[in-house]
Amino acid sequence: MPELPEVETVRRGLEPHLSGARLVRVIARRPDLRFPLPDGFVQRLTGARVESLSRRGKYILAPLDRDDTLIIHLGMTGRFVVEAGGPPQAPGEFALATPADPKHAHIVFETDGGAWLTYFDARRFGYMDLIPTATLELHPRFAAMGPEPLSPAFDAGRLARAFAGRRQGAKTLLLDQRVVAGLGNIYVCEALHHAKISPFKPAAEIGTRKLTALHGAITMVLEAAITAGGSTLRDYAAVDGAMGYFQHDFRVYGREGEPCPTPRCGGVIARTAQAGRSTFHCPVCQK
DNA sequence: CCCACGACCTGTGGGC
DNA sequence: TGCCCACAGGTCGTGG
Repeated sequence: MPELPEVETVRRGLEPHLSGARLVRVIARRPDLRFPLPDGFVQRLTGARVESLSRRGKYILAPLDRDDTLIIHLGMTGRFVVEAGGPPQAPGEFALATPADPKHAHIVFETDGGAWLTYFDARRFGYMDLIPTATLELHPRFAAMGPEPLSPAFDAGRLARAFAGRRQGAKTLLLDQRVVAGLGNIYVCEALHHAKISPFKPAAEIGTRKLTALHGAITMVLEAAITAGGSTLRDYAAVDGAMGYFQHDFRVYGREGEPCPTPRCGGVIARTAQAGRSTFHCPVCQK
């Protein structure tokens, strides 16, 4: 699943086709993704113009020229494929833009620009919803969400306040979207390694200097990953099928047993199961 | 508040 | 080759 860099890459791929476009056809091939689609999903979208395309944390936001904003979460395996020239065959009852994986092609948008955007999601952990734009920020999904990590609202002081008094491990806290929005398992492991902080270190015990390093590491890792088009492990790809290549820059994620890349460290990357998820870190240089 | 764990759902890759 | 298990980028809910 896509974390912030992958979601941002998808957003950038969709933007030229969706922003300012009108949805001339919407097809929901099943009534639900992770959750039921909202009442009247197809009708409420059909004929609407998408005003812009933005991102908040791991959500893509598409405010409409109606009262609603379409929100999209890609879950673990959600992805879009864009066919800028429309479906390859004449539209019949249902001409799927990309028939390679019809079983998991759940939602299709056709725009007045002639583009077909198909949402695929094998595991169906993703979801879409329509939320009144006026109250978007008050919606439970967004009200408690932490700052955007690449915005000025997120700085070392903000991190320090979020960590103060918390005995939870640094990794668990960083995965909490209320602390900072958009981080997931990969980039948390990477950022903690860059900042030389153990994932298990109780948050409140991390000093100011390391918190500053952590803030810098989060920013740097996310920016580099966005530049690389995200990380492609299995399902993820940009909307034109392009692979991300940041996975080649992983220092710890998926590198169990390999030497720690920190100069003169000599440690070996360990993998630890933490609440059902894999944590990768160097026990020598991450304290 | 913290943590562990199961659930959601399906596919894939590794080991035997 | 085939089968089974572990594991996968994310939440969400429950129970101790």
